[in-house]
Amino acid sequence: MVRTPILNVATVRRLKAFSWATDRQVERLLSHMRLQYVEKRTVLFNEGVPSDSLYLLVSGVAKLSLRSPDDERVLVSLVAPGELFGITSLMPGMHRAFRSEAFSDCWVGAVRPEVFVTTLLDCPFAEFSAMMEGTVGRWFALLYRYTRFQSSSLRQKLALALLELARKFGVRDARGTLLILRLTHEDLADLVGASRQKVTEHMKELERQQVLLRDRRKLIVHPDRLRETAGLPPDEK
Amino acid sequence: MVRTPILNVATVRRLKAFSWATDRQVERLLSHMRLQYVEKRTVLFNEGVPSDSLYLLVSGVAKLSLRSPDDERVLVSLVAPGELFGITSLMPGMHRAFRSEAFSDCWVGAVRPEVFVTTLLDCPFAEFSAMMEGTVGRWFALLYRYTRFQSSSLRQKLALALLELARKFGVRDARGTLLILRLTHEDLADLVGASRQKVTEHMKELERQQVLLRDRRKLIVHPDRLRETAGLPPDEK
DNA sequence: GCTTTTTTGTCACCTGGGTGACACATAGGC
DNA sequence: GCCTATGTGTCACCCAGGTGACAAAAAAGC
Repeated sequence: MVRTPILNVATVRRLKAFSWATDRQVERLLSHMRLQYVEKRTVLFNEGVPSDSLYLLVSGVAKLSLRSPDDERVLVSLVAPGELFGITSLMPGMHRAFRSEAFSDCWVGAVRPEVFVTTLLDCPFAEFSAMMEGTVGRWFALLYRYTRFQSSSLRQKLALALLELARKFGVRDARGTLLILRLTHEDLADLVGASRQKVTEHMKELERQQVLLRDRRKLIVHPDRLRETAGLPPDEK
Repeated sequence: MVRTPILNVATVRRLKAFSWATDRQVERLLSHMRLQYVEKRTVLFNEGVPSDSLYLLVSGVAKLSLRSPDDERVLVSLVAPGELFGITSLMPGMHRAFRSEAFSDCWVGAVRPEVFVTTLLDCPFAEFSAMMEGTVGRWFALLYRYTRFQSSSLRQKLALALLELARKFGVRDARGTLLILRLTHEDLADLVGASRQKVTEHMKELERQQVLLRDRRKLIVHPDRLRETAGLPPDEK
């Protein structure tokens, strides 16, 4: 049997968590936190599920990962004691971006994000949450793309980059989604970290496969087919 | 000469910026925003400089980029009208992570982050800022690592990953920084998106170059030398 | 201690994507 | 419209890193 750790203000301070909060705030927060033991290799949450808890790693090591198109696991990050994780729960209606599992036996504390925010910040959760989405939400999308890049071929990276551009700069059009930007192959190459020549080759190929087409220097893309070539599930959002 | 755009509540709504804020909040915010014209290719801010402004892209396209070890530019993202950027300014004492420049001629609005937060959220900036750092700060470090990965060799990626691990799991030791974790080469391979075999080869090589050493299954790393092999400037922080 | 499993080290071989070079197409500038 | 600069398309060649295979070494069971 495993000894349950004591989670009090002193412990939290030693973990260097919530260093900006006052003792009284930390105490209030702790009173709402449920401590749980997670055995090595156990999954705490999976990517894609609704995120309704925020976690503090008390001891052990946790792991964030992602399933790649070819069904391998990309290890995104290892979480150290004292770190908060599962912060998609701070943004409204957001689903988990990564899977979290115990890398070693862990003790984790879970709180509801509303409690976390209102206790430590004294401001309505809905407002804070909207603010987070409006500011760091974009950053998150970037992180998502970059972690996907990790295990992708150039073709898949291009598709991912074009999807992001379509979301930001796309307008509906009879033939698909028109990107209101004039992009050179060199720009795309810089965006996916590849050479201009190979981008040209793949873009030609994507045109041939009718994933996209060009009208003068504007691109018209077909998001569904892009998702497919990127190895993403058909339209998650 | 270029026609100055009108920046009022209606414009902001059309841009879909600050959709969570009330008209009166948006008005207050706008009264503190200075609008500026940025000509194509002009640098708005450079990576590494202190970040004291938050920007709203009103029209045009902006670009975020990064200089890689071998002195090339990695295009991190293109910013669309209506997006906020330069959000490192929301975290205390943080420096710019990316360079921002105009991809096409742009109009941008700049506000001080304190004004932004206090106007839209009605909570002290220092508290909000500390909260951001404690929650999304880690995410940011991840994004930083992944964008660096883009143009790095496997050796450099390993060095970057080990630096992150050293920051999280390292304790000082006579011989360097001891990572209190037992990591297999396979774990490292998953972390940098490489094959186990190549990781073994590079780890051997790093040991030979005295960048790190192994004591049983624990790693002892030398952060300065890791920074060097990663192609980072000597100790930024 | 001995056995089984996991990890490390090192091959030989293959391939996706980088590089340089150059012809052709397009788009601004005026 | 012509000229120049900037993009695009397509080579041939090279290399970092992936793959599979297998032996040696460490750890973990028991």
